[in-house]
Amino acid sequence: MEEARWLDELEDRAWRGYQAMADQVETALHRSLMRATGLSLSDYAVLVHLSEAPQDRLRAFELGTALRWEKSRLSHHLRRMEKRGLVERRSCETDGRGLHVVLTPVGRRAIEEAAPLHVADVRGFLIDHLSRDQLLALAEISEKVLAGLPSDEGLCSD
Amino acid sequence: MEEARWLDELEDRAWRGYQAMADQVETALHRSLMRATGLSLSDYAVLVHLSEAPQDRLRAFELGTALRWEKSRLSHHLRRMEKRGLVERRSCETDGRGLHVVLTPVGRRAIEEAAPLHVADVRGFLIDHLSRDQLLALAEISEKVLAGLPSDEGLCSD
DNA sequence: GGATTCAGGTAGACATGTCAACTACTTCTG
DNA sequence: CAGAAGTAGTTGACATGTCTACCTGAATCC
Repeated sequence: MEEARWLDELEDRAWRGYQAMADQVETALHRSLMRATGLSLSDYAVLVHLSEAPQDRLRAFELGTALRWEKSRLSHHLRRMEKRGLVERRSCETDGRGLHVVLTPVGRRAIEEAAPLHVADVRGFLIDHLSRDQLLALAEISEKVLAGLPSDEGLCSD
Repeated sequence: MEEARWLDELEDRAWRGYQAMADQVETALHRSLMRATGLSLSDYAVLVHLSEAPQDRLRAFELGTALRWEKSRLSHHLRRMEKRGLVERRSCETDGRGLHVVLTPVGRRAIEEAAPLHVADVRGFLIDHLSRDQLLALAEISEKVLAGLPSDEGLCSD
């Protein structure tokens, strides 16, 4: 850790801006969704994946992989969501260890009501402020950064 | 919430990419910093602000405003950091309600050791993957998005 | 065809963050 | 200067997330 290469002016501007944006956009989305629907962003992500899956169900580890969540986080979260009636946990016939996570009618209604609001928020807080060029730049930036990230240890896929 | 305007292909690409990047970059930074130094990103942010302040100290509400944290989050966090010896809480002479938060020598050593590593991580996970054009684009995007965000309720500055 | 190893999930202890209620001090207003 | 309103901060209950240890049921490998 001898000589650190600090950020120059442009790098610093990008980093500070990015940091503030990432933090505040997430906070704004979370609070808005939570107040309007009672769903957290985490709940929302789970419900979206289930609602797009065949027969409204996924194996827990598939869900964990898709969300990039640790398995224990997933387990805790699913237990809490089940208690609220949003999902159901069913044991899996083909694999005795396995678990099917199934969207309930309540869960489906929740996600269908929340989705338009959430998309409007995503537009209002982020997307609609950007030009087509900026959208493209943001997509390319994200893809490049993601490609360079360490391929995670400690997740469901480990 | 009648007819929702969904995201078109480019918007969706930007949004999904952004979301994944924001999530994974933060996670990577947090884990790396935590493992190497025992500091969380929150600890780090507090220490940076204090170390840059005159006389290594700030009024708690100034710190809260700068970090955009709720006052109760700040209060809890400072109590925990004080227990670890990173900061000290001292009552304020000029305002009986007030609190000075002071960086301890231990805290200063912690931030000085952590900073080079953290900057290297910021480079390695984000900045160094981007061209000058992309850095500029990211800065401009952030600034535009931040300008459009609701000016927060519920924070220390309320 | 057991013994070992691995994969899918669960559980508990703990760290962090949010919300609402509360205390104590200041400031404003008449 | 007294009462009202605002500001600074704390506290406790609770939601969420992480880490470690564990259990059970597959796979693998002689």
